[in-house]
Amino acid sequence: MISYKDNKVISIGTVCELTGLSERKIRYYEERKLVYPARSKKGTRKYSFNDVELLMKIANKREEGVQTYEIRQELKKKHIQEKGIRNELRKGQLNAHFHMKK
Amino acid sequence: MISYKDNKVISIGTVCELTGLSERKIRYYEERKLVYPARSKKGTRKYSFNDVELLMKIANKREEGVQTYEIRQELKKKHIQEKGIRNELRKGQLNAHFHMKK
DNA sequence: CGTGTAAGGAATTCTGACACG
DNA sequence: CGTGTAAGGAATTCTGACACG
Repeated sequence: MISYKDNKVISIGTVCELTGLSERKIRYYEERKLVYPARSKKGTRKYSFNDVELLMKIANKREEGVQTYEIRQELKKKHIQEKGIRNELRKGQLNAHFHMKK
Repeated sequence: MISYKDNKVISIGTVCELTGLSERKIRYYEERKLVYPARSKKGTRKYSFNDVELLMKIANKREEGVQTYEIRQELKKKHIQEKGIRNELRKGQLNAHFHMKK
């Protein structure tokens, strides 16, 4: 169920190259609870491809002048929405939907 | 066309954790031309998830007592086979096959 | 608020080599 | 042949802080 996209194996230096962000920014966005890297045994941060994509989205928002607090709120909404979808799936409601459409 | 699996972003320490192999072994398999990590600007090795999977297969072969030279020969064969498949696809022969089966 | 930077330490990675077998 | 290890250096990453605004 967990794919490569969710596997936290990329160190911060590589994330910098991939996203164009500085280490400072990436750590700051963690401080502001926008990303949640894993930690290796020795304490170094490890990111997934999903994290990298999220950071690129955050970078775009920041360029538009959106503050980290607002970005966080948007992310929360998405989180809730996803939970909702998962609950519906669990209840079989979406499946029912699909059947009705057929 | 290139997916996350082919993206070389994992440093050797993480590959060790993922595969259970020592750095020495991983570097040696490179010396024997079994794996081809990329290099970061500063010269550190970077592996893809595909590389990690390949290394796990190599580890199994080695446990069976297969020598690196033989493993290399097997990998070469696979390489050639894949090239063959790609050529067939290019020529549309496989598509023809599929149509015939229908 | 968001980001840069210098600071000092700890951990990572690299290469070439010696060792054993 | 395949792998461990000690060696020395270079690059990475971490945290807490000061700075500017």
